[in-house]
Amino acid sequence: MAPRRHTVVVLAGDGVPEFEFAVACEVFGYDRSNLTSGRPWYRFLIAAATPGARTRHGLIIDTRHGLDALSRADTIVVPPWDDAVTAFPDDVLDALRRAHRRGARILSICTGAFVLAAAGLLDGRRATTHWAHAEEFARQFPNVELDPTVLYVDDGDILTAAGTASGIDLCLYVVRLDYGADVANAVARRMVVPPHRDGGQAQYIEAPVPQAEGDGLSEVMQWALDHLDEPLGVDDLADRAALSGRTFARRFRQVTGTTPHQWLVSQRVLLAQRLLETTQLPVESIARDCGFGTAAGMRAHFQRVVGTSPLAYRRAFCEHAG
DNA sequence: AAAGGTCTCCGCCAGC
DNA sequence: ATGCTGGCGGAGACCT
Repeated sequence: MAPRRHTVVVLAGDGVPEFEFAVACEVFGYDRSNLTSGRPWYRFLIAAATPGARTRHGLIIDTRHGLDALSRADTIVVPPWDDAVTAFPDDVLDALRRAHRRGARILSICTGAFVLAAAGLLDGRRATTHWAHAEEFARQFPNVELDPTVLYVDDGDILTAAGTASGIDLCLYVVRLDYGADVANAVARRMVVPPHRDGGQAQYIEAPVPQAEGDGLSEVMQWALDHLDEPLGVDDLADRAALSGRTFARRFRQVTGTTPHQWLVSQRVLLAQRLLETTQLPVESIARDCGFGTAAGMRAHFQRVVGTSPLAYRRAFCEHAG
């Protein structure tokens, strides 16, 4: 008998914003079993909190699942509710509480955290929400340890994402937990998510509040991506950014959540993955092209990040990509 | 494959 | 005081 599939339910309230809703559909609902070496992908359901619910801009949510679907969910995704709603229906809050008590994992995106908090699920826990609503959230739910500065918070069975797009980071992070880093990286690449947010570290990236950008970091990062085959030291990058090594490293961590060297290594591994997928070059020359000193060095990093050896990765990829 | 040499990272602190 | 900067040193990661 095949193992029971992990069921993800996204809960759509009346007036749910399309984007956050779509993020869950794209990451969990799009069958990626071609990337998982035979493991089945999630079973994905859309549950309407009320019959005849519509999205914020009027799309009709045509689903046969209602709140009862939450009782069969392994993971529940809660996108924002209608902006105008301040009190959420009791049956919704009850269903969430029951599901959580039963052991379901619960995710919220953006102001979906308000629904979880209203259900009491976040009391005494760490959580985040959209920065623009952080003050209001803290006022309404003083018992929640709110951290509006990160992209998302993993508090075990409850995970909360900050603004709109950080829902992508959170959902990919969950895929990484469930299927491993190689699958999550592959999904991210399929979704053409920019490489600057280094998967496993995104939780520690400080969320971009208004006008936080502007230093030359992204230029230096792009330059580094274009010169990965050269031996790059952290000082080289700092010089290029016209910053001291210390300040460069500090800014780098604020923006990317990792250190310059770790980021370089993970970008080199990503490039190696692409070259393994799209060329027949031997591992030795891929190692050179990616800026690893030796093939042995590349194998070590590759193994650590992806979980398999370069050749095994190429073999698995070719099998599943046909 | 191991060990020594080098690089990286981060807390600390003083300076602006 | 407050907040950012950048030099230093030790611990440890990394490379050869």
